[in-house]
Amino acid sequence: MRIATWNVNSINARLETVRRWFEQELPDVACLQELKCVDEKFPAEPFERLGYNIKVFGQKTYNGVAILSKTPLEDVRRGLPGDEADEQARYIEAVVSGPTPVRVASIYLPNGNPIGTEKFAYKLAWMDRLNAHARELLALEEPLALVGDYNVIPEPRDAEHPANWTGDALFQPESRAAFRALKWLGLTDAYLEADGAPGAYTFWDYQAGAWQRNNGIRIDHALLSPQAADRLVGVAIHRDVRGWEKPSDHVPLVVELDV
DNA sequence: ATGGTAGACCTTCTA
Repeated sequence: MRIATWNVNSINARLETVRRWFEQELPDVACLQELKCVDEKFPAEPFERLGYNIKVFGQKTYNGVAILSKTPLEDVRRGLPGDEADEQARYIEAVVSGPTPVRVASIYLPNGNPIGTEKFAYKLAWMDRLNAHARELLALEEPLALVGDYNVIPEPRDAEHPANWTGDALFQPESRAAFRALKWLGLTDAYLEADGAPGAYTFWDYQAGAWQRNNGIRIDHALLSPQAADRLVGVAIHRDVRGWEKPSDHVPLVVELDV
């Protein structure tokens, strides 16, 4: 089973790019982030024609996440538990049916910039909530993949120019510590486990020729429960997609599990 | 030190 995660930066602005990638790769499961549209505006038809079942948790203008799967999706949860007042659509979870069911979450973790504001506090609080929820999911002892745009640069090796990010919410000690705390729960970073070569980035800013200069960062991650990590076959970062016509600023990350 | 780009929406916010 190949599970993809991709921050598409508007599914409607990106439709032809995303459709082209789907037709080429046909992943079993795809978790998308930053849809920037409400549920009714998600362009379902092109994906249904390719055989996908779709669950969307959308939002106007900002955020919005989805899970697409070739097999039916069950036990769908929209929104991260722990704050009833949180209106941002950043989390959707479902169980991908099959001989070995796999629970998958599509995560769009808050950016948190600028630091020192309520946005950064929201990021850290959101990470605490994710930690609490991940602890509950791990107690189920199932194959589980928490994938998405984490908006965290875990280590200096995950940035081409780490010094450029010292004042940024993505590279703050608190953000990195919260990401490590997720891993200490018993989650495995699939990329590090399967490959781990430095210089593997998933995001290049649109500005200042970041792509042309390879000024990238690794902020899209796949965290696996032990039952999923046991079945890890490999990980691929589809770097070339950043050079396509009308690209997202993120590229797909694909995890293959032997299920 | 600054501004550089992209998307949604309508003048500014988010990233």
